[in-house]
Amino acid sequence: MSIVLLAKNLGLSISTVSRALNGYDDVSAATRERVVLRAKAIGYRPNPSARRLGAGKTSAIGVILPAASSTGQAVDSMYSSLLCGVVTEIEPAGYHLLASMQAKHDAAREAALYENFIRGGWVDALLIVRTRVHDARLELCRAAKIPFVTYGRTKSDEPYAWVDTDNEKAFHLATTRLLDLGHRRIALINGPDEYYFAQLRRRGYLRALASRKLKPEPAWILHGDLTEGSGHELCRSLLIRSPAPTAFVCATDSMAIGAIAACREAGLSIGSDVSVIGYGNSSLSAFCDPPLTTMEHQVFENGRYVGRALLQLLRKEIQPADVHYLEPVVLVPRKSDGPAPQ
Amino acid sequence: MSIVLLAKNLGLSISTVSRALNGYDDVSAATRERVVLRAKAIGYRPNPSARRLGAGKTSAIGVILPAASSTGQAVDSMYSSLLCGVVTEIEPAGYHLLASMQAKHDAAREAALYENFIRGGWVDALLIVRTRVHDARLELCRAAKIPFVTYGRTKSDEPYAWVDTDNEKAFHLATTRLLDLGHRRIALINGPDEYYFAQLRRRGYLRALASRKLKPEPAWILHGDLTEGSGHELCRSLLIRSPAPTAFVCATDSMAIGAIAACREAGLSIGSDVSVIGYGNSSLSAFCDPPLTTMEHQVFENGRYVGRALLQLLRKEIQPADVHYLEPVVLVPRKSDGPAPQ
DNA sequence: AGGCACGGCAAAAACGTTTTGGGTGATAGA
DNA sequence: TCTATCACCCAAAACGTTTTTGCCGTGCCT
Repeated sequence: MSIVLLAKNLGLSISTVSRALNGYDDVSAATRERVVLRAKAIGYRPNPSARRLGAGKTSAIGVILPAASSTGQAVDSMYSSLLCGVVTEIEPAGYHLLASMQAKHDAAREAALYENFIRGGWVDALLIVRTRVHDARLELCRAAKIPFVTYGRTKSDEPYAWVDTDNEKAFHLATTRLLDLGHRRIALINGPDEYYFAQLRRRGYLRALASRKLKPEPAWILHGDLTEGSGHELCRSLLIRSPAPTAFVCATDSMAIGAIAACREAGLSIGSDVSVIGYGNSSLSAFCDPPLTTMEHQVFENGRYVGRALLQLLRKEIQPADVHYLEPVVLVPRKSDGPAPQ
Repeated sequence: MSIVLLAKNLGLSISTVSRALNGYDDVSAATRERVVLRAKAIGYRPNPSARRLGAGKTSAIGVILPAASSTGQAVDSMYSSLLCGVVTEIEPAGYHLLASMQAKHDAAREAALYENFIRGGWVDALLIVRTRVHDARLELCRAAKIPFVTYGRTKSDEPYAWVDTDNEKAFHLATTRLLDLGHRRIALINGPDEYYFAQLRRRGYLRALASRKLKPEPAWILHGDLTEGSGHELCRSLLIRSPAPTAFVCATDSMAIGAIAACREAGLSIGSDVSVIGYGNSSLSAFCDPPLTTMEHQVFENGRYVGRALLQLLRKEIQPADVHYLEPVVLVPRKSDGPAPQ
């Protein structure tokens, strides 16, 4: 009974107090100031549950994070930066982040999770991450008419709001760099093919090869989860064949670390016998041995972009079709790559 | 108007429907079943906002994550595992996780953040992480009479619910291992001293030295943030002095990676000239060069423990004083340590 | 037969907001 | 003077639950 107390205290009606605090213009400036001051003085805080019920909004933005590995015991650390950026933007606007996790990808369970979030009325908007080539989650959101932004693109006929990094360009860049260094046998250690980013990266890789009239070798395009273990295993599987690749472009820095470990085990010298390029410019990449040549993208800044877009969509200041932000990726040269061996 | 529709549809009163669905025992088994079935049939979902208002509970558990570095653009990746564990437990019970972030530690701003979470009625319970030696957040929660569990201990006169890993034992273990390998000049590259875990680790380190009648060298106990960069810088500052330590115990695997980089730059061979031990057994630690000897703790499992404890506290099945779980830490020997050089 | 406990259900209050649809008095225009 | 407009404010409905209170009938005990 808090706003009624405040109203009584001020000798005003509840509705006037409510409208004063919410910035409606049908209350005089003098009254508004009086209300705001008194509210602060007696420490009034609107009850969020009541506010939600009254307004029909939750002031929460939902995100469901995919587990990094099959064990479901962790989340790709990239999302920590992304969410930091999102929170930085939405918190000042009074929004909170409602986070859930998805242990393993299972279409039915995933749909149920999102269904619950949306239909259950838990959130006003959604952030969709780790988009797949064809992603049923978009349809779910559209059907429920709930605003959403995806981090990563997908194949969709209808326009939707997305923020992404230029995966294709990035891997074109990295592959070209290796080609310029004289490499001709370049492997792509990619992420799961169901994710659109993996396809885009492969496209960049293939374009780079094609521009030099090189035929891609299908056996050198591999898919794994994004962990060190996977990078290690895939790289090893390539090294025991002959001829083996002389260069590896990896989907994450973690995979690159795994690949480097495999190369070292094979007695190869990284940066001379063999070249490895990672992706993400993780804090570790500058300190491993050798320092990792990698691709940098500004995840935190992307998160802020996502946050701003969500707010604008919620306020209907913008249409989903207007949210298309493709971040360029820059290559950070270090020591894990070098001229192709003779 | 959903429950009224369901009630009308069933020819029952709203209250009976509500009580049937919520498992009260003053409704007959037959009626309950009828209600539950019909609810599922017409796809009824209680509106969480209304439920919150009615019941005065939010069914949300709050957590405020501290930024990993001073830039505030990321969160210690350990928390990803911890929260995975928490969510695994609380989600089936109908609770959600409300996550916020704290860019930089600033007592006033932190208090305001927690104050808002609690007083604002956003959450039913709180998870407090990265505990300091004296932690004002406990008082805040106690004053507000809101249940909470800390991950990490603190100095407090009153009992409180905590889950922690045995930091003291862990660092006693690591230091003893190095002593057994013949090292006599062992440095501790610790976390910020305001965190209780850092003090406990130092205590373990000191106890190990004392048990061999060794005097600690204050200059060899350093504090930094938990990043590679910090580990690198601190280690380097020790290596340029004479005599330099022959072994380093680090507060995180990341710091250990940084320290290893510094040793390599100094021309030292890791595992023979110098030994480095990390903490956390991150996925990377098995793949770096050399593979990192480190200490393992089960963050995900701890998160599950935390989640269960929170649920029990909320249901008043247990008292805060009963939640005291100290997880043992095991050492994972790899190749980054070895016998002390002559 | 009367009293009592109790199982099963319903009516209504409570939760604390937001939003809707006026209403009042002052000012301006005819 | 009368009417229209406007700035400002209010009463009441709405939001969809949970919880409290009480009622009614049934069966048991005395």
